[in-house]
Amino acid sequence: MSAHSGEPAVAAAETAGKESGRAASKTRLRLWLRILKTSRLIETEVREKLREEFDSTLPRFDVMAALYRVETGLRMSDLSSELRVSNGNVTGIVDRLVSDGLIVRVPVDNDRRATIVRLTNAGRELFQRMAVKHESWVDEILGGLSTAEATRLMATLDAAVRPLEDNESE
Amino acid sequence: MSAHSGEPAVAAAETAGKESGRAASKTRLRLWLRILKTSRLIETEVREKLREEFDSTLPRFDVMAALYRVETGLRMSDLSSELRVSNGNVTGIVDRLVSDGLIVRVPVDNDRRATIVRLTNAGRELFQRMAVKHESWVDEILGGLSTAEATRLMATLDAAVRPLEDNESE
DNA sequence: CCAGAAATGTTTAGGCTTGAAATAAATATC
DNA sequence: GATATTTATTTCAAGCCTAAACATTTCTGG
Repeated sequence: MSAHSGEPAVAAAETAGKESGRAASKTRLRLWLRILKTSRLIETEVREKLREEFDSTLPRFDVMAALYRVETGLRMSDLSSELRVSNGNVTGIVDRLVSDGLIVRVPVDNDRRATIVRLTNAGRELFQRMAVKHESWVDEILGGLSTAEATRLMATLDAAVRPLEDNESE
Repeated sequence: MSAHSGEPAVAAAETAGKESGRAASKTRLRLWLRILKTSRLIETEVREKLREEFDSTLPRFDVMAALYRVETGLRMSDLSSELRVSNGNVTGIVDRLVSDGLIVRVPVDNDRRATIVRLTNAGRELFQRMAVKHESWVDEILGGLSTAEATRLMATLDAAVRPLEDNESE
């Protein structure tokens, strides 16, 4: 996605209520495009660094980050719901991390359907190094923002989509 | 990506200058995660609607949006630089849109290497309908924000990554 | 106990995405 | 004019991603 939009949308008149109307709608559309652009910009940067410096990817990093936080490991389903990606997706990423020796699958005692996934020592050690770099990349990219600005931005973003987050855990 | 982070980062002492230091770094990292989360949330929503209501995808929508803005069409390379995706990526998306009759490839007179891609009437008509819906989805998702808030948010996001945007066109 | 429902993971088909290699055409250099 | 470089696009290999279909296993209510 990048910059779409196209035509007016709700041509009909709007009363007033909170804040509807064509102008507001257009502004929100522009905001969304800006959010997306910003996100992609940073994401591309991080992805590239991850590839260059660690020959790794963002999804791999995300899986490792989730596992890093829970030393005892996570079930596949916990992993996919925490990362908010599909089950089958996690299967593939985990397969590759396993074959790289960074994580292991271990069976669950009471439930023969389930599997727990855990970082190996090598995985834990690698992730630590990646996390340090990751933080410094982001710090550099967003370095133009003061802590106050960053905090305010977070709060507003939070408010922007709170209604959508009922189905979330964190 | 979802929620990583991991460890302190720059353990070394920081002087003062503008605003560095561990706390600031952590705050920026959290901001990045928030931006990403917000973006993914909206993106997932839009993607799902696009699929349900038009049996289409975001990349297809993006290509059509870019072409909608330029009636005379765009060359493949313009398209990929405008959307900021790789050349080969555009080739695939365009292939599918062509086989759906929504766009056409036409040769360029002076340059037999190049191709221009243009919306067909069917494509133009479909995109108009999609754009109307798209705007209304976004309006609904971000409806909790006033125009003033949205405008302020845009400005801050803009400032946040301006240093990164030297290599951009728009 | 046992049949149906629910939960856990994997597989599959289709599409998106990238970086790198391959083509082919245009341009610059000698 | 022949060679080398650059430009425009496609192809390829690998990985990411989803929804849907599938196989197992567990749970639930008779």
